[in-house]
Amino acid sequence: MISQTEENYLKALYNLTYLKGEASVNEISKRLEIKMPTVNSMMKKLSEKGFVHYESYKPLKLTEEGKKEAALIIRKHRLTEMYLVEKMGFAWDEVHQIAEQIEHIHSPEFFTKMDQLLGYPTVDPHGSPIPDHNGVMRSESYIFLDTCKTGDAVTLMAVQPSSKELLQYLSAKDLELGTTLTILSIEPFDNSITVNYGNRISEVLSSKVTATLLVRPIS
Amino acid sequence: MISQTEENYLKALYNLTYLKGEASVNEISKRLEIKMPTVNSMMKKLSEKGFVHYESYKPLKLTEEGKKEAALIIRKHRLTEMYLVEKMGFAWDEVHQIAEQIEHIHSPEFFTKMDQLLGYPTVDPHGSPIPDHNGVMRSESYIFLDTCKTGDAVTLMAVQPSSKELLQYLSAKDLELGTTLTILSIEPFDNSITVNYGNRISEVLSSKVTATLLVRPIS
DNA sequence: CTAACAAGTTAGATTAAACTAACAAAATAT
DNA sequence: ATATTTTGTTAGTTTAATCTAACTTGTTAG
Ligand SMILES: [Mn+2]
Ligand SMILES: [Mn+2]
Ligand SMILES: [Mn+2]
Ligand SMILES: [Mn+2]
Repeated sequence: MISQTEENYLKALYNLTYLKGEASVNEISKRLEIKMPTVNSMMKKLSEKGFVHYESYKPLKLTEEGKKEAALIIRKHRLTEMYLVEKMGFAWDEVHQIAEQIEHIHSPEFFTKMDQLLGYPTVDPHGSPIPDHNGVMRSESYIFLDTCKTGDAVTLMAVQPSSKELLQYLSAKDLELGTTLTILSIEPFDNSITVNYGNRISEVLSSKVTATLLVRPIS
Repeated sequence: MISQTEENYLKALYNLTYLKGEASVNEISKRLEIKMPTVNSMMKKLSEKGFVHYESYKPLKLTEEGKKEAALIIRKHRLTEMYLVEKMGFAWDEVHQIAEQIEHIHSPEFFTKMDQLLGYPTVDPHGSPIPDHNGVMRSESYIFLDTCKTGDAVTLMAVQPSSKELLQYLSAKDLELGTTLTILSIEPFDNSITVNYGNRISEVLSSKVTATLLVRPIS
């Protein structure tokens, strides 16, 4: 049996290792706001259980089993977020904290039902992919808006990372997933960009914002 | 802050004291399948926190605050069961275990939303009343089917206690809440009764079953 | 290259929630 | 009225999950 606490560590490690393939005790400690010695012992425990490759002073990695476990928890998290938005009418900035709790519910039937009712969605309300029931996550090929050039036309596909404040900011600006933006200019001094979308003729987005927006160029 | 574990003790105590007003360490121990010394220390802790009146060797009672806390957890449990049946399509015998977990979610918005979407229901799928948001539970005036006489016509209002097996048995016999039954005869030997309802001309219900069915006589 | 700093580890303490063993009180049966 | 059984309590142990303090290893800046 795997505890709620252990699940949160696995998920943190999965998310931290998603890009580089490895993470440090220190990073998990900061992410979960738990002191390093506690993280250290938990990593040893998860290593005993076969979920983590642990060696003193070496970076941490998930085992294949650990990756699958973590992905299945993330699946429950993202299905829940989607359900809360699509079926219960919550806004995209209200669902993360609730999903953080519901992801730990033990009931395959409950999540299977959600999946069905939603029509087997592949992304959550923030555009992040939902792993399948085997824990396999489709990899995205989107690019960050701050890597685009003047004149590019792109579609907003995902927001990452998606803090509550950022999501509220985007809503206030009528920026939602699927919105098509055209880059009118890029300010070299601070890398802020001016864009055009919907009936917004000229909106300025700071680099702090554009660094979180994943887009697909219009082919 | 009140832990998930403490919530389960409060709920058990609430349900056990619902009729008599008091309960014993032994009863909670059996109900939760937790040994008596553990229950004993927990009762002292809950007494420290102001939820339980504890005195050595005396029966246990909830304080007013304890009653309210417990009723609010039961509210979350029953709202959840109703939501699972009405909005997600679960059967009435599939929802208790899921609700047993979801009742511990901390999110007023989540349960308020459920309540709204359900149209402010007053009973759960098994006919038990849902406490209001102040923890006040409407008291029922139903009677058990095994107290009725030959010739009585009654409407099935609730099933209590509602084990999974009993609920499945009732479904198989097409007995659901709202069904109107007429008592054709009562067998004095074992108190089984023969009833008529819907297009079932003559069904026999054992006293084990009739002792769980709460009904309202047709006026 | 070494001194200083950052990151990782070990050791030991704390709290919550469970247990068993042993004893005490209350209830029940003879 | 006493003996037996059931119920309740106390004491002490265990495991999970956290912490702080102190020490070790690794990294980085002069
Ligand atoms: Mn989320
Ligand atoms: Mn979580
Ligand atoms: Mn229930
Ligand atoms: Mn519960």
